[in-house]
Amino acid sequence: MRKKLESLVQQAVATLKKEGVIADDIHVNIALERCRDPQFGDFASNLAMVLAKPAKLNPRQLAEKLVSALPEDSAIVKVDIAGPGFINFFMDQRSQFDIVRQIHAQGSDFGRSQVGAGKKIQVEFVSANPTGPLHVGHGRGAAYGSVVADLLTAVGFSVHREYYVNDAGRQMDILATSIWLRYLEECGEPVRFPDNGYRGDYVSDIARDVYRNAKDDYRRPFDLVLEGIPEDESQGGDKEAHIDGLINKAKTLLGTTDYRKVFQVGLNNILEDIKQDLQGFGVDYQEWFSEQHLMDDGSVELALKRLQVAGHLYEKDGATWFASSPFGDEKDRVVRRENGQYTYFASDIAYHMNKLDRGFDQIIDIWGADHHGYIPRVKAAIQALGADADKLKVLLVQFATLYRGEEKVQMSTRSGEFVTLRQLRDEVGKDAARFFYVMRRSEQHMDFDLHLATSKTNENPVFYVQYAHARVCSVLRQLVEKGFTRDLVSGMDALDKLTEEHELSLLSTLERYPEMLERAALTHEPHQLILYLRELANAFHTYYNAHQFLVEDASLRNARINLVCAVKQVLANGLTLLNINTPESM
RNA sequence: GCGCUUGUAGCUCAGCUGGAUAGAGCAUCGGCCUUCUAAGCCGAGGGUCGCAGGUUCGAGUCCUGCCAAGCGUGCCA
Repeated sequence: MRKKLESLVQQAVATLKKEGVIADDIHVNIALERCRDPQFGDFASNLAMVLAKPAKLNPRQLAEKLVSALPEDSAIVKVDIAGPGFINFFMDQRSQFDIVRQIHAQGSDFGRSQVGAGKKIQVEFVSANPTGPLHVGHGRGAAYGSVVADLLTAVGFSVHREYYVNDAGRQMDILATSIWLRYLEECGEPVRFPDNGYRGDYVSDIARDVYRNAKDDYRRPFDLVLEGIPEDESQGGDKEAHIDGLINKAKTLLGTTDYRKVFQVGLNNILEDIKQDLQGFGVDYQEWFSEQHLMDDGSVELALKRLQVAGHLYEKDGATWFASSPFGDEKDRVVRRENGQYTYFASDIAYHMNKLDRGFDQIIDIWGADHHGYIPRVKAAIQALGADADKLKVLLVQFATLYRGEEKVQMSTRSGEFVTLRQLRDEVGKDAARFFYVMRRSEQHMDFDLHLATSKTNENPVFYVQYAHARVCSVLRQLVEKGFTRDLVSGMDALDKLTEEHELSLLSTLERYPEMLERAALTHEPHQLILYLRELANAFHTYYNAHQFLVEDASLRNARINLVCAVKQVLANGLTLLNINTPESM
């Protein structure tokens, strides 16, 4: 409906251009919006006001010319010029009923489109370090990222979901060392656990696993471990120097092979846990991309080589720097440290080079908002590699602050004090958790009250939408119980009996679904979908309370059943996109 | 200090490329169940859109300054 009207208006503009009223070279952006107030019709355009100045006409005069240039169409009943120059369109109400037929015909495909035209988009999200279980902070990125990916798929993009596994950094060494120390405890060594080690119970669990399999094979006297290690922070020293000393000691005392074994057990264990966790949360990936792999196959070296050849690298203070500031970064960045090790940024350059080489039309990275300062340097790298910085779109997800009622929950991965995503799922359920996370704009800081989310009795908006779906199902059950039979065809023939205000409002809400979906996808704003579903549910609940569907008049009854079935279909389509269940009863 | 983000009802948030009277949920108050599920519906109150300028037919939306909050500003990841 909207598209059709847009093309009619476009034709009117073309006519005026031909007549010389509007200059040919003016770019015309057809702006049609749905009217909030029905007195202004169904759609309104501000076109005349926008074009008034370049056309050197006053808006109302121009509006009149536009209206008279508008091709005849049976769908348009009336066109008004109002206020300072709005053009208001009143559509034929009979055409509104088509939406019910359309929804019935397209079923679960209703709302999907091909605006993406099969373009390849990569969406990388979560990518949490595999140093511990996912916590509720990651949950938001997981929910948001997966819905963004699914929305893009729904409007015709070819989407590749990817998790970047940071399995090569210092944090992983800290994890491996933490596991080894817990293992030594298990062996009976008098271990003093470092301030900076990973303290979560899962570390001890993994250590016990290691002990079960290896017995005393990796046991070394703790005195020997501590030998020559600088003091820890709580002993008046430096915690970083202390943990680095322990890592080096673990490597030398265990030897490369055994150290690697402990390391690998930790990585495999945690990564497997993360995979299962995400799967249970309704988040699936096409690819788990290993940072270590980039190191091993020489991609990091290759990436730096490419930068070097292009003249973007230089040596200073014993380190290798990438000249990112000419590309708009605040300062240049180190890619290889004085000690010869690559920085995290170096492998990230390699990773993005790899993404570019894979030929995606667009690359979307979803990061925690605390990494926003990182964007300019990655974009700089992309440009330095000879690509367009706009290929990369970084979407930021603000962390959720967790509350238990009034009390703020403090979290730190290292200290082991955090609420895991799994705990949240157990308490709230997948549906409510996903709905909550995606309900707000991603870059908006959000308060996540566990008490509120766990309360199943009220306030939880997900139930409101699911309830609408369940209610339609209930109506269909009642239909049978009352001895009626649904007659689809006669219902479709009788759609023009749907003249109640609530019915018309429901029809226009249904009609908005495809354009809403397209916008939500292209702007990467899943909350638009949530908002829409709440509106649709509200329109339905209101209708339900105002009118009986299972009336004696068979044709009216069938028409109403067809309408509420269309509502059920659209609710199901939206909820399914969000990976939220559509209960038949509640 | 500099950079990014945010500031809308008591609370949590929407507000589409600038459009007509700024919306919703929760909370508060008042109504609606012998009827297809009351996890619902209807109504009421509640606003200096952080502050001050500017741009224009028109600004919550764009620009500038200021105020406040968060984050960033490593040879950490």
